Amino acid sequence: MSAPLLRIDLRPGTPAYRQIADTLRAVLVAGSLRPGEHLPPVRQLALEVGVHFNTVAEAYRILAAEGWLALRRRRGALVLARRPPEAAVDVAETFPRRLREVVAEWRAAGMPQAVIARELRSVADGL
Amino acid sequence: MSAPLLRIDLRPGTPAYRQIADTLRAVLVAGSLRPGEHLPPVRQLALEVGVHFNTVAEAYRILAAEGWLALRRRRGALVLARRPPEAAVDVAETFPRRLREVVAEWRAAGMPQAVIARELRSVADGL
DNA sequence: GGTTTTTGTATGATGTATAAGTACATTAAA
DNA sequence: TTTAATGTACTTATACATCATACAAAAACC
Repeated sequence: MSAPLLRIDLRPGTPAYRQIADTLRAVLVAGSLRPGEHLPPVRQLALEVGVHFNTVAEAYRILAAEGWLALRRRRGALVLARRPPEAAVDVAETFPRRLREVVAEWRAAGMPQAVIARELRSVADGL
Repeated sequence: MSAPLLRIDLRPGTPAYRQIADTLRAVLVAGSLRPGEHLPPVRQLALEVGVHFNTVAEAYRILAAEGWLALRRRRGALVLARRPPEAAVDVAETFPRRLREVVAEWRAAGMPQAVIARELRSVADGL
């Protein structure tokens, strides 16, 4: 039993397959999984997360479509060396607004501003 | 025709009612809409956004449930003075991870790290 | 005071998305 | 050559999102 490099706990309100993809993408962006490594088989990860393996497969397909993974039968999900695409214009446009929406959600939920600010700066410094 | 204080443009992949609620919440958190003011009637905003008015009504109900709005027939959506709740534990727990997921999404989409970092600090400073 | 109009609400229909069940295809390993 | 491990394809059940329509309340108007 490997350490849970992939800790994925589902919250309600967002489709499981997307939450799984989001979590894995964060791991890939962080570089914790390097090109040449493999993700666990869909059935294994599905068991850990507690969903049907098709749900994990859907998440894998999202990441494969983004260029993170190569999926091949019997060989599993291979992490690729991915070159980030040119930023699409619409992404760049909506990015500030979306960030503010996310932060607003946390403020509305009662997260102290100081905590939010600290976390934002922490992530910024990590870049 | 008032200036579009409420610019809401929908992107695919997230339910419209939630996007509308998210956008409005950000406006409310920012304080651009003060207690005592009114949101536009559901039918009017629905026309601007391009959805059915029930979809807007659903967004209003979300915000009303969070304590932002008082909805009363014929009187529209009144903005309330809202005291933020105590931060729920689970929110505080998942917040850092979710922030990183969101940032990872933007990095994966090709947003330059410098741009992301600048925006993060900008929001942090605004708190 | 009665009527009209403007608002939010409730209910039901319909299409889409999500997740699971099951069978299949491929290929590495034995 | 067989077997087992893996992703894929197809189907079905259910939940969700959106809209259409009818309703209810209350303000505005005469």
